Amino acid sequence: MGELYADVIVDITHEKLDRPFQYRVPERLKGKLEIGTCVTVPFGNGNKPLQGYVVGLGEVCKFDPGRLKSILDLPGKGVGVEERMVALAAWLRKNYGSTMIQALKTVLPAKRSVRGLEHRTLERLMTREEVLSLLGESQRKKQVAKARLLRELADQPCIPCEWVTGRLGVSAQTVKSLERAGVLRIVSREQLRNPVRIETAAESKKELSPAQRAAADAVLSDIDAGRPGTYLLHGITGSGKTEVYLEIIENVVRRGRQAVVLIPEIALTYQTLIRFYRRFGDRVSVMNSMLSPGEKYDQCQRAKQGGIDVIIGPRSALFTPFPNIGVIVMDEEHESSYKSESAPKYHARETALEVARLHGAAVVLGSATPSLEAYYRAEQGQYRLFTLKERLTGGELPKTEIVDMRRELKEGNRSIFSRRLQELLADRLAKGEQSILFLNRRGYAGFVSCRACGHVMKCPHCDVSLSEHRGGKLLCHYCGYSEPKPSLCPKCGSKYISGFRAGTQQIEERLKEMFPGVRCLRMDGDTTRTKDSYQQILSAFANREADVLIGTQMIVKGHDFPRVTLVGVLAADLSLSAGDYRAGERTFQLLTQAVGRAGRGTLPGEAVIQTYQPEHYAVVHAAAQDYEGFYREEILYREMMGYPPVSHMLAVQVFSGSEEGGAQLAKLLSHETAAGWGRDVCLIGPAPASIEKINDIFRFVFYVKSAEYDTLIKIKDEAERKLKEWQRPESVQFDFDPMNIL
DNA sequence: AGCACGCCGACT
DNA sequence: GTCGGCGTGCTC
Repeated sequence: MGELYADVIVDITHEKLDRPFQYRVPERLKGKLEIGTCVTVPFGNGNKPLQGYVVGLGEVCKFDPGRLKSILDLPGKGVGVEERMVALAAWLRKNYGSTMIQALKTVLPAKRSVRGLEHRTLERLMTREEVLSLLGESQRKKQVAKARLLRELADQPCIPCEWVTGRLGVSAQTVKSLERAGVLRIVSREQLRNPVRIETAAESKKELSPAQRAAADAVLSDIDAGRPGTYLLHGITGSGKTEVYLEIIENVVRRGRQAVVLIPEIALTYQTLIRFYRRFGDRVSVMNSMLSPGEKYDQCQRAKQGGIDVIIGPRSALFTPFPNIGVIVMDEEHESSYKSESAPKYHARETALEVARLHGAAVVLGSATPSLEAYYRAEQGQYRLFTLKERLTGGELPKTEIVDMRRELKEGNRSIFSRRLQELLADRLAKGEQSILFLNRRGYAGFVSCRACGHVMKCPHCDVSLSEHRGGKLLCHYCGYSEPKPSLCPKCGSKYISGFRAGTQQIEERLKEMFPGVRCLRMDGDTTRTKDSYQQILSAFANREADVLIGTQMIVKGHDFPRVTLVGVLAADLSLSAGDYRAGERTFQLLTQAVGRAGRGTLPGEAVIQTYQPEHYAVVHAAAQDYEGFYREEILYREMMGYPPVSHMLAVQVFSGSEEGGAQLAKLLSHETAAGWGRDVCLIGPAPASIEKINDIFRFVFYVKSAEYDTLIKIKDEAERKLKEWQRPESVQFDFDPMNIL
């Protein structure tokens, strides 16, 4: 056997060390190492033993062999928190395809150095006078660095460490020499504060309904029996899923274990959060993107030290270093934000199952419109299904009508509002009740095209259609490129060039024409750049500062508006033709949620769904709020076409600066890896991605379908091996069971 | 981050 | 000359 070399990453907290170092693998450790293994290596001039992780193994030496050192040993194999996190990183790498470094970065908490710099301070141990005399002395000796520090120290008794090394430009050794001299002391304060503090009385526990009780008891007794499983809680909004979560978590915590509560990225529903605080006090903590890295680190420390029992957060909350998780709750399980968009492109549902396996924990999935994946697994008996049918919070489901827009047009109504919707809007305005208009604009931008020759205005860098904005400007939503709207078609010179369908702006304008004086609020990706403005619009609407709220996807999630009695879906089928196998599912979910926004209070609600495809099953079943019916038809389609969850799909994306290079690699890679598997594996493509070019980087994609997930993993492994062998300049990303067609 | 190396002014 | 402070760059 030849020499074996290992790439080891010793520390990801410092940018300069955040890369692999190669070490020789000693004979006695051969066979014991794999990617992800924790090792101790000699590092630096003093050969200081450091802990590191193996991120790659190979037989080629990429470094001066004379200076290569050997791995010392494997540190004591424990079942500590760290080991489990590294095992999880290895699992992510294997199942979703990424480098080990990327996987470690997603799993390991925020940088340690952040804490070191933020929380470490220098404390003066002498009087101001003593320091000043020392300052004079060092100035006399031309010790510039020391003098700078002493002057600062004279002014204030405490200085944060980052100030010293950053702004003051004083190196660590100068600080150390002063520390030795007894001038100052380095204090690292561990103040692990809970970022959220809400003083509220403990919530009185509500009595669970029989259905809720049954679900909670089943989960708890399985946990107690040492055979925790996966559970799908299917219940419409207001059916009390949160109560079930709370009950399970409370019991898990009482048994000395911890709980992770996953919520979709956008909907940090404040009401839900408050209920958790009321129940668990400051033993609960939130993890969200608004937290600074330092605060995130604090959370992790608190979790490790047993300072918190429950964490609530988006998919990354899965990586909270808890010692012994008892249950993982995933609310709104169908949400697409549970899928990571950067490598490793993991799905929180599958990852939650793996985390649960490592801890021996249960997983509770909850949704009003479960993903096809989850419901399919439940049907297969892999998950246990509980259905909550009653709406406990009161309020009837809204009365829903489907309006065929083709007929409207035929009968002479060329407006974007059907006559029925106009009628109901007028009625609500007269009664002083609120309405929501929902534009299902996913995958559609207000593009500009020529009606004479069909030319579409596109971004020269990104190959997406430019969308029209107020003031006659055309804007690229990917790179921000903008140009003035032409009055003549640049291709054929025709003057019939114009924007196509309506965006939220146009809807607002039409609405104001139709109902002069109507107060409306608009919410979409453009008006709500920041989280703050999002909240502002929502609370303005909740305070009845407007009669009508117009918006895209964002408005259908979370948030209760008790005074809304009318929901209008303007074009239900815009998302149906997104050309993506999840279009039906997504449309059904959006429509169901949108319709469910009406009649949440005491007043009964109505909903109008306008569509050009009134017979489409996603539309029909959403109007009837019939999940089962939708599932039956959708799963048939997936089965027929070999799409997930019945089968599995791997998307391989190739990014390249050159069009030929990218195309060539995509072709080569797909043929070398996906061909020759026979009937079990189906290759689609390669082809330019639906967005061919972003920021002058060409994108190609091919899809591989197989009933066996493991087969796709093998194909990915093979692709990774080939890529390593070929040493190509292009970069490649893998996406398993993609949420969007790329 | 820690450590060595090399430069530069001060002092016996 | 040597000593000690201080910035710079490297760590397989």
